[in-house]
Amino acid sequence: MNLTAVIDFETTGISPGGGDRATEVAIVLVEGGRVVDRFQSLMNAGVRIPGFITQLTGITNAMVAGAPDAAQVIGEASRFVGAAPLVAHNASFDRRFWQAELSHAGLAAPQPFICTLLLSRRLYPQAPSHKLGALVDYHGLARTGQAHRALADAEMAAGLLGQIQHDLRVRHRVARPDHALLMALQRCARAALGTLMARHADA
DNA sequence: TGCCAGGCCCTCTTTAGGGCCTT
Repeated sequence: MNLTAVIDFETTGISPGGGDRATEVAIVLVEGGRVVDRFQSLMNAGVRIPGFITQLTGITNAMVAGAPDAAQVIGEASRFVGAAPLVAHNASFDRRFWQAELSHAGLAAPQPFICTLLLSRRLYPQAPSHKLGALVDYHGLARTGQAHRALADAEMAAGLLGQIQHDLRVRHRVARPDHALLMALQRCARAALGTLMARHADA
């Protein structure tokens, strides 16, 4: 399997269209089920962090004030990712901030996104919750670092991605769960899931 | 002044509504 970049943002809120900005980004590069490199940085977008966000993430205004400029950080992050497909938990959220921060920096965002939340809903409908931490516990995966910090969440999402690929290989006999299959799975209605995986298992 | 996301999924549905998930 080729290089995959698992990404997580910490932000000032949930809506880049409403003025929210990223405060931290982390990217974990995965190849062949193994973490081969990491990128993490706080980023200063010049906006205040609401108190409840600081309570959630531990990221303070003082921490961000001393961080590099957001445009500089997102440019470095983009170069780090290159052409690798991006993976995130609830990717619609991280994709919006990825596109918004790159747009602020005058850069393009051509990478496709794969969503571990959508994949988990397809593959593990019996899981009690599909929050990232709950899925990590459900699969008995390692919790790395402080939850709601970008690198820790990116590492946990990378672990979840590895579990998904393992289950596709072992349970569904998909020899090579590549990006194209993952993209197809996350778009796939649950009723058609078995047919799709059987087709790839036979291939 | 009041409001403030967006994509996906499920159900009491499909010309809709509400919950989940991300910060």
